[in-house]
Amino acid sequence: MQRILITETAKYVGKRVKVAGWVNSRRDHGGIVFLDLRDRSGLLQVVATPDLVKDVKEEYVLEIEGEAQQRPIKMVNPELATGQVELKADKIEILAKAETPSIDLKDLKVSLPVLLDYRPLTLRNKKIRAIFQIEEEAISQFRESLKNLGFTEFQAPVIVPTVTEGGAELFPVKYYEYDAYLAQSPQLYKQILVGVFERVFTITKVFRAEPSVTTRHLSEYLSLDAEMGFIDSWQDLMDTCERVIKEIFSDIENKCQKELKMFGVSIPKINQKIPRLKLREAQEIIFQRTKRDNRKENDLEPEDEKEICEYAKEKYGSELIFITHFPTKKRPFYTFPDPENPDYTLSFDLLCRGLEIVTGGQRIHDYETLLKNIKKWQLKPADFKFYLQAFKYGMPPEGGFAIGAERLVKQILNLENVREASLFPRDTIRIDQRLIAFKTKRKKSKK
RNA sequence: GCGGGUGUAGCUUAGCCCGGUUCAAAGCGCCUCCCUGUCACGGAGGAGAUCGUGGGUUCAAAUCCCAUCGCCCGCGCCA
Repeated sequence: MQRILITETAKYVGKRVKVAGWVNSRRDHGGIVFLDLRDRSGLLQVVATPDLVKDVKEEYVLEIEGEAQQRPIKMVNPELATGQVELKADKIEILAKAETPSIDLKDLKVSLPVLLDYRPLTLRNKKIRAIFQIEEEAISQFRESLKNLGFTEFQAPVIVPTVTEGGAELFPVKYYEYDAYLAQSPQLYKQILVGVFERVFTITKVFRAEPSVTTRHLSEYLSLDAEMGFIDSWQDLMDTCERVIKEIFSDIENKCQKELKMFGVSIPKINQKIPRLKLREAQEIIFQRTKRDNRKENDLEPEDEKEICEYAKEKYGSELIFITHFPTKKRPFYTFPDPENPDYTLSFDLLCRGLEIVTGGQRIHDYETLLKNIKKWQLKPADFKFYLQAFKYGMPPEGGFAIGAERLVKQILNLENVREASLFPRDTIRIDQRLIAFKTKRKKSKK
């Protein structure tokens, strides 16, 4: 007999079917026992006699045969997608036993460390699963949107040589007899590929060895990167980014109502167009509103990001806002300076509900200028010789952006911590388990 | 790295401020029994905690003090 999915049961009323899955819950009434069986499609109530399910406990994996039945009207459960039907079991095979979970999976109320310590188990919880269904949807729509715009997907290398774009800390890797690093960004490769495919994107893990212990940092995160050539203006980049973000949002809104509802949230609002403000303008507004004077700072503080998002919401009805023209010295060497004032760059961040979720900008495509900048940033041209070939042999005006996937999901679902939006988050103290459990902590080197 | 907070049964927490009838309580989970219509079923009973660790103050410490470790949050750095 062929197994059917739980959600298909309704189509088989009056017929014998076979389903399989995990025991989500057991309600024992003495003479009759109810099991909620869970498979990838949903939950189904199974009715069984006590002898059939004698030893069965939560999370046991079962294969159940029986008759799919219409529930009597009074016993319909409107909360359940399959609430109209139930399965009258007559044969149950235990495919796997399960130990009693140390936490309550049905009503998951645990602290973040416990949630992550038991990740293989807690991921089975309905609400936790919903986070990753949303994430999958976002990734898949990112891909679709860009493909529709003529972008080519590529796979970025993760092991990179000594070259860095500066800024973020790198994880070193022992590479045969040499030192190498885990990529902090596919930046240089996506630019090289603009010289090949004009428009490219990649969905790739990146690694940051920042000692950041915050609710918005991960040591390994998923970067949704896009880069495009032959732009007329850097505004094209924001337009593309805005379009992709809007399509991701509306896709999730269309397909994930159930998941959004579990978190009591709705998709971030955008009123027609995402407002665009220069960093200095944003700082002036923040100063006017709060008397907090960060007008000389090169970036927005977390508190400023929240404040300017408040402003965007009040003034433009938008929960997103582009901040543009970051100071040249704050951005990487390849960032295109504003011809009107080279102290600032044609770069942008996209903030959503108080957090930066995208960063992007136009890049310098002229070989000589790029070379000059590498020296100016006190980097070694020799380290960038490989990358520079792309420009030496002709590169159109270009630029791009990168979305932090976990941050995007965090902001959509109003999660408290970005770690919740990562299946297996890595941070300063955790790779799957708390690192201290391995007792292999390196001694701090004396300086 | 800096600052703040926190650590009590498997999980979530109360008790800590004003030490002593709480040397420990509750909900969930667990075990036993009862229950044929529940859907996070219900009912009765039970097991389970050297109150993170070490030291100190005191007649007396979960409670006060010091140290130490873990964890969380904020900042820094960064995306």
